[in-house]
This record gives sequence, structure tokens and C-alpha cells, in this order.
Amino acid sequence: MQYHFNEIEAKWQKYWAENKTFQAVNQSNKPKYYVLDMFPYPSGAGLHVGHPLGYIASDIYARYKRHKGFNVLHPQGYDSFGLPAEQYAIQTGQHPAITTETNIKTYRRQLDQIGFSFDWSREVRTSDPSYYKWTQWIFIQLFESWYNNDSNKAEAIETLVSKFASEGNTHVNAVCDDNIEAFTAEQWNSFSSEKQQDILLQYRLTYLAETEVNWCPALGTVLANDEIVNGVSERGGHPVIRKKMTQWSMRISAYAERLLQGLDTIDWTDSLKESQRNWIGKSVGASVTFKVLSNEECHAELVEASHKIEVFTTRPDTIFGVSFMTLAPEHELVSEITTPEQKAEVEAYIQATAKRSERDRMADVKTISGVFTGAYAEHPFSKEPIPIWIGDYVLAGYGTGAVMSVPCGDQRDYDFAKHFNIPIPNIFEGVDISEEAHADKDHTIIANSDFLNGMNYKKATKRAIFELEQLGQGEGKTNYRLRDAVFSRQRYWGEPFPVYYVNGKPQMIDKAHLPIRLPDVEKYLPTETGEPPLGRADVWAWCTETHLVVSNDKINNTTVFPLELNTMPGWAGSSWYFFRYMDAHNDQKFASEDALNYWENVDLYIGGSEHATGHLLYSRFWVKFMKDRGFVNVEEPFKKLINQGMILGTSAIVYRINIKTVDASKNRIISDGAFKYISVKSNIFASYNYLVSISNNEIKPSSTNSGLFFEAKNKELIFSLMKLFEVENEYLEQVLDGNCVLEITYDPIRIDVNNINNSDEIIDFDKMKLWNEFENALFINDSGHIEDEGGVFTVGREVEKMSKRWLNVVNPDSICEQYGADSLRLYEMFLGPLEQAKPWNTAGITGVHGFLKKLWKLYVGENGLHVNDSEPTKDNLKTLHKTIKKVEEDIENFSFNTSVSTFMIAVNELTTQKCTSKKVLEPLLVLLSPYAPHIAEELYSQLGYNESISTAPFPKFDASHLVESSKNYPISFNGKMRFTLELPMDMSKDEIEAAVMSHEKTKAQLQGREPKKVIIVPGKIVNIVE
RNA sequence: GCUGAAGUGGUGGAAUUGGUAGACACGUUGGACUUAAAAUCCAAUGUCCAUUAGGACGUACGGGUUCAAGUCCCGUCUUCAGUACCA
Repeated sequence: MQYHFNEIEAKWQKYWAENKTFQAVNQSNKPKYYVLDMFPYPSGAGLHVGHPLGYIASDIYARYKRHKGFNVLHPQGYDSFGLPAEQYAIQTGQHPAITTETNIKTYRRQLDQIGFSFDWSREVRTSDPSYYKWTQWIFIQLFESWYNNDSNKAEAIETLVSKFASEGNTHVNAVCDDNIEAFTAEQWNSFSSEKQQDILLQYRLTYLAETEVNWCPALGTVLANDEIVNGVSERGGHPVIRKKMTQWSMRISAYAERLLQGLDTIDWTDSLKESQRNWIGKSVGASVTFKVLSNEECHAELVEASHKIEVFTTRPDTIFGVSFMTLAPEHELVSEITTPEQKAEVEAYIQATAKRSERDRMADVKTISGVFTGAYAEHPFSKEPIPIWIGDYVLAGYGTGAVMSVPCGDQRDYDFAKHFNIPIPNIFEGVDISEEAHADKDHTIIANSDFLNGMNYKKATKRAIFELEQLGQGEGKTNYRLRDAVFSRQRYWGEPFPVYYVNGKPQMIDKAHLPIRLPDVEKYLPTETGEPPLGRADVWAWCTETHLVVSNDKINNTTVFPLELNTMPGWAGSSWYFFRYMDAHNDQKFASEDALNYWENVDLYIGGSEHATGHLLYSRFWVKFMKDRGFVNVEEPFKKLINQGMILGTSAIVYRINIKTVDASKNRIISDGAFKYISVKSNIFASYNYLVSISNNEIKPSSTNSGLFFEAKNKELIFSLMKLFEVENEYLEQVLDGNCVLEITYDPIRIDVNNINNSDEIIDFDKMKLWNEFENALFINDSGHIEDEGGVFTVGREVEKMSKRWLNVVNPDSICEQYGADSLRLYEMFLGPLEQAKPWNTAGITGVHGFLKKLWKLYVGENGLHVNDSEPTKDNLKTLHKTIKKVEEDIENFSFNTSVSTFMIAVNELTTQKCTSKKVLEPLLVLLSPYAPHIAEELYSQLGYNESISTAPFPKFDASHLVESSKNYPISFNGKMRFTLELPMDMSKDEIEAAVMSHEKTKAQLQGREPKKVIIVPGKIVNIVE
């Protein structure tokens, strides 16, 4: 009986589906374990072999945990709102829901054929109204919450309202908008409802705010920074302008500190935690207020009270080193403080910066630019006037958009000061600042700084803040880089907001009436007036009497009101989906309390590192919010997280050859295509091996750049090349005379990797000729013959990102068909460490496939099963238990590549041992089952079981089988291993030394010399030092 | 620049605690079986020197610690990823 993987795999996939083998239950005596893959977007292109890598790893772990006696939740679903479906809809008019449905079907088929142990009964889709109903519900909860800094958590907005009503807002310690007016309880109670709503909006965790965005009028949409290249849209090259728009925002900044602290409680990689830390960007320092001196006279008595510049600094200890101030060109005070003499220059500078995109400004770090405003600020302590400059190295969006410049301690300030000849006072004891700024704060003593003299960074900072507070001109402050997150998208294919507007004030629709379904539109583009696509919907108004979405023409602004036209961003649905899997069909709650209490949070989360600062930060924010409001009882969504590395493609390259004769100075081309073949045929392609061989292995053609490959100088070679290319005689003579040079250049051309065999050779030339480029082409094969096709033709290879563009995409469908899902699963793991990026090369899969065949043969012979009840030998048990130990350790460490090797070694050994014992071969199947579940199930059933192998207990490791009686000692001389010696394990050090020293090879090695020292580590090594 | 990861045969990679570097595979070469091919099986395969015995070199580079270094320490270089005028 042979190993018919296709039949076996189809059979077990059907069995698992019919028997609901992997359905998780919400009540169990077993301990729970929750394994989750990052939410996939079902793209139209389907899966390539890179996609399932993480799924295979998590599946192995999930299956392993089932063998270990856990109740495992391992669900899967789709983050099915998103741009590609919308783009497709814009182009074709096809409703995105239809495209999405089709794509999901393809995805599901591809996932099923790989044999994942997903519990599909819990599938969720973000675009399903029964799901986004709860996304809308959470949005409303955020709207109805504020962040209380005193209790350090989010609270219901009612608690804020009652505070306002009883004591006004002056004692409220909340995370809110800047520049909020103070009011008393009486004032609050006398405010109109509209005014009250306006005020509350400044406190809510989701709020409407004016945000500056990159608006592209031609596309009618907002673009992300990386969608803009050189100030125009990447797609289409349309101009982009900065525009203020009213959009929903999320007050994630309220959670900055908790998001930072929480990182210490979770088991994520350092690099991931580090990028979240960077993103949150906490800096501790002080805010300092500088008074602006009046324009007329720079005397302290004439300080104009109305103009103050607030700055944030991490180095209040260096405040006596301030020699100028710099404002961002966009800073609102710039126009007010600029003196008439400087006005023209300042305005020109502001205009020039406005033209540069934010990205350009950031990319260009070298150019120092700025303008003096003519105004001066007063130093809070020395009362000296300080010139105020503007410069585009100060960003409007960070801190207060203004800095106190301390050139001696900050390199950018230093460069600026040098460039504009501003004094650079030195306030560090014994430090030379003639060449560059001195940023070190740990080993530096402050000098020339009045009351800070002689203090170190820590002391001086404390004192400076204290003194600033005394003056009322500053205080200690912690600043975060993390900005509130914009939550509105001018798109169609996303969650609609449950929001309508009364007199322009947002109102939440009552939770009882959710979901608010996405309306139909006849086109998926923005409206002519620049409104989002939902502006095209005819039925998109809210009736407060019937609680229904009604036709727009019923809008009367008394009972029927317009609905929100934006939709939610992609991260809305993905920020909480892991809770929905716990209770996917609940229509009363997003998940029942019982389910939430049982499953808690995700134990193991696997996905790509591209979500480091998006999804993984936002979902942590939402979970913390939901915890605060008592909806869930966990503080973090993902306990352990692993980033799988990208699988890269191995592109196949052929070299298009150009032959020219040029004059000896190489300036003038004498002939370009003066060859018979070129005049007849369009293209000549050379094989990699040919190109390497004619250059005597000196040149390896680059796969990415075209260029001069070869210059023929050698007469013999010239002859052979001319013969090969049938160069016309007139040139032949000139080349031989040395008047001309034969020059060969090449262009690398990628061809489909699926047309390459295991030895990097082209399989099918006819298939290739379907591409224009290769039609009628000629091929110089490895042996140097020009042929229409055929011969051995080796391609060059280059590792690059797997993408259609490079023709290096390998589809798992064809792998499964040719080698089976178990081979695919094993090979993906075998490629290398999970976290590392590594190239895919289909050629190698024969190795793991051969292993599976060998495994099969260990159990099944030509006449059926040859496993029996014979007692295992000592060797059998040794092999088994060493495999158990290694595989278990590997799985716990997510080192799946090494366990595949371990399986290979085990099967090689057991085959050599001719093992037929069920007592060894059965546990081996359980070990293998997480990796290659189909073959494991099949052989397990052939051993006589009617149940699935999926919950068979994981074999117990017994160390007694690994105890060795002897050890093959490496005998080293001065650390170099010379020979090995088999010695009993129970020998003492002295006995070992005696045995080694008396050995003839030792004597030969020493040649009579007396060793200085003999190092013996029993059970490990012997080292003789001469 | 900063942060993180990494650098080992022709290739993917192994060596988890400092203790026989290159496991396990791919590829290559030779052989068996076959009319032939495929499949399968066997053997060799880091580089160099040597007929053999054996020897020298070898984990990006330069130092160091140690009886012993891919592994630890110092310095340098390179690659990849993320991030960036963050005050």
C-alpha cells in the first residue's frame, strides 16, 4: 500500500468537518487555552505560501495543547471591511459585499486544504451587521465615557455631568481638550443644552475635532503620509493639500501611561515592545512659560502680559543655557509677535515651508533654515532678552510647537546657532563645546547657572522646576508623542457610525436600534461636493420617532435628521474581535459574561510585525477601556505574542544578451545588432551557467541590475563568440585587429518560478513562449549552444519579496496537489526559525515529502500494516524518548524547524532498527500529529482506533531510556579534537586520565612530551594541555 | 542618527548551559536497480595540501578572556526590519 496523500488528506478533512472535531466548548473541566492568528483580510489574490506560515505554527501549538489536555479555542474569521474591495467596487461597480464573499470562499477553500484545526462554528466577519452592531455599540460606549485621572480610569459620562452640576469643572481632573474654559456649578446648570453638549464633547473618549489631513481633491479622499510622494498622490499623481476636517477622534492619549506600563506585564518580543514604547514616546521634563517682551523696547518693565510662549523641555536643568527660542512656522503666535521689519522675511519663510510636505521636511535634515521674528522673550530667571526665531526643524505637532533652544546641549540647536551666529553659552563644567553640543547628562555638572551651579542633572532638574513653580512660570510635566487617533474615514466599505446630527451636534442612536446598516449607493466615489460616498445614499436619515433609517427627503431637522457620512477605519472591527470568538452568535451582548470569564484573553497570538503600532496598540487601548467600564475583566488582550518572519520568494532570472562592437575608445558604437541572429530574431537569452562559464567564473551576473557583463579581449574567446553569434566578417577583422571591442551586456529578466525544476532549470519552453518577450527568442543553454529551446538552461536566482510583480509567487494549492498538505506544513516549518525572514524554494520540499513516504513505509508495507505488539528494543525506546524530549521542548520554544529534523532522525533510526513495535510507533504518531495531522490520523486509525488522534494524550518522556553506559569522549590537545575514545560513564576522573594517557594515540600525539595539565569533564570532554 | 534582529559550506539551516562546528535537508558527484525514465536505495560532499596515513585553515573582520569561544568581553564592518528634526 502506498502513501496516497491526496486521498488521505481529503478523507480526514471531511472527517474533522463532519465530526466537529475542533469545536471548542465554553464549559469544561479542562484548563482553557486560546490560540489566535492575526485577523486576515480576504484579498482577491488568495493565499501564497507565505501566508499560512503563522497559521501552521499556531495550529501546531493548538493541536499540541489539545494533546496536553487543554480545552483549546482556535478560531478564524475575516477582517472583511477594507480598501481593496472598495477600489474594485469603484472600478467595476460591483458591490464590495459580493467581492468580499467571493474572496472569502477562496480563502476558506485554501485554508481547509491545509488541514487547520480551526473551530469554524465561531467564524466572524467584521462586515457582517451582526458583528458590526457591536462595534457600533462599543463606539457609543466610548462616546459615553470620559477619563478620570483621579481614579485613573474611564468612567461613564454621567459621573462627569453630576460633578459639573455640583462643583463645576475646576476640580475635575480629566483627560480632555486643551484650553477648556473654567465654569462653576451655577454656570453649568444655566448653560443651554447645546453648550453643555459642546463642553462634554471636549471630555468624551471619542469626540469630534478639527484635524489637519492630507486632502486630495481629485481623489476626494484623505491620504496617509506614505500615499504621498513629492507632494502629489502616489496613485495618479494628483496634488495634495493640507486641510482641516471635522472628524471623529479617539482619546487614546488618555491611556498613554497605562499602555506603556502594561508592556511590562506581557510576553511579547523586545523589538515589538520597543516600537510601542517609541510610538508612545514618553518624555519627562517640564513645561516652561516665557513672556514675550514688547516690540517697542526690550525692558523687563514693559513685558506684554498677553503674549506667552509655552515650551516643553526634557532638560530644565539647562535653562541658563538658553540663548534663543524657536517656534514652528505654523505656531499661532508667529504673526502676532513678528516685528514690522521682519514681517516680509517671516512670511516668505512660512510660505516656503507650507509648500513642503511634512515628509519632505522630515527627510531633509541637513539643510538648516529659519528666520528671526524680531521679537524677544524674557528669560524667566536672568530676565535677559532672548531672540525668538522660527525654524522648520520645530514641528507644530509635537509638544507645544516651540522650543527653548539650548545650543550647548542639543545638536540641532547647536547647528542652528552656528549657522545664524547666535551665541552658544557653555553651562557645563569642564566640557569643550567648540565642535559639537554636549548631550550627555549623566556625568555632567552644571555651571554658569546661578542657583544651579555645581549640581548634577537630577538635582538641577528638580531645583529648576521648583524655582519655575515659585515664579508661576512652569511645572514638571510628562509629555507623550502618542497622538489621539483619527477614527473617521471618507470611505464606503466600513462600519457606519451610529450617529445623527441635530443642529450640527452629534447624537448617538440608542443601542436598542443597532445595527445601523450600511446603505446602498449607486457609486462608491465621493460626491461632487467632496462628501464621502455615503453622501450618495438616498436612504440615509434617522427618524427619531420610528427609530428607523429613512429616506433623505424626509429630513426636517425636527424629527428626522441627517446621519453621519464617514465610516469607521479598519482598526475598529479588529480591536475587539478576539472577544467575539468567545461567544460568536450572541445577539444580546458582544459576548456573555460566562464566556468572557472562562476564556479571559488570548494566550498565544501569532502574526506579522507590520501591526506593531497599529492594531496591537489600538486593541490594547480598547481592551483597557472595556475593562474600565466593566465590560471585560482583562487588562491586556494578548498575553504572548509571536511575530512570524516573512517568507520571501526566490525569483528566477534569465539574461537578455546585447552584443555590440564599439571602437577602441568605447565612445562610438560601430554596430548594435550586427549579427545574423539579432536581425532575424527579437531576443537572445543566456543561461546563468553559460554567462558564468565564459567569464571563467570571474563574474557572477547581478540579478537586479543590467550592465556591462563582458568585454571580449581574448582571441580564442572572440573567435568562439563570433562563431556562436555569427558575427559579420567586417567587424570580425576589426575586432581581431584591436580596432574594435566586442561588448556584451545583459538585462536580467524574471520568469515564472513555477516553470523551474529542482535544479534551477527551465522545464517548459513552450509555456514560456506565451510571453511576448520569449516568442521567437533564442536561448544559449548551459553548454553554449544557441537553440530555439531545449538543452539544459539554468536560471539565475535572487531572493526578494514574494509578489506577482517578480513572478515568484508560489501557490499553496499546487503544492498541496503535488506533495500534500502535510508536506507543505512540514516544509514551511522546516525552512527555518519561525520569527526569521527566509526564502522559499520549492525544490527543497522533496526532502520532507520523502520523509513522509519513509514514515509511511515504517508502518505500512506492500502487504499492509506491519506494526505489531512486539516488545520494543532498548534502541527503539531510546529513539522514541529522545524524540519526545526534543519535540516537546521545541514546541514550547516555538522552534518548529528543529523538531522536523528530529522526526527525520527518528524515522531514519527506527527504519534502520527495523522497528515494528506498536509501543513505539503509536506514541510517535501523537508526537507528529500537530505537524502532519492527516498522515497521523490515517496511520492511527490503521492501528485500530476509531477516534480522532487529536485528543490522544501526549507521550510522557522517560529519562531512564536515555541513560548511557558509555561515552565516546572527544580527546583534545590544546583544545583541538584529535580522536575519540569510548569509555564507560561511571569512570572516575583519575580512571579516565589513566585510560587516555595510556592510549597509543595519545602517546603518538605527545611524542614523549609531558603534558602541563589534563582537563577532564566527565561525560563531556578530555583536553590535554601541552 | 536611534532602536531591534542578524552575519556559520554551493543553498535553507543545526549546535538551547562555553566542551567533537556544519545535525537534518536541498543541490552536486559517483554507483545499484531499470530496455529507458521516474521512483527507490547506497556512497561521497566545508576549503586547501597530501597517493595514503594524515595535516593546515575555517562560524563577517580585528583584538581579548579561557585548558577550551560560533557561543562571553571590547572595537569595526555589513545586511535586514522599524522609526525619525520628538525638544
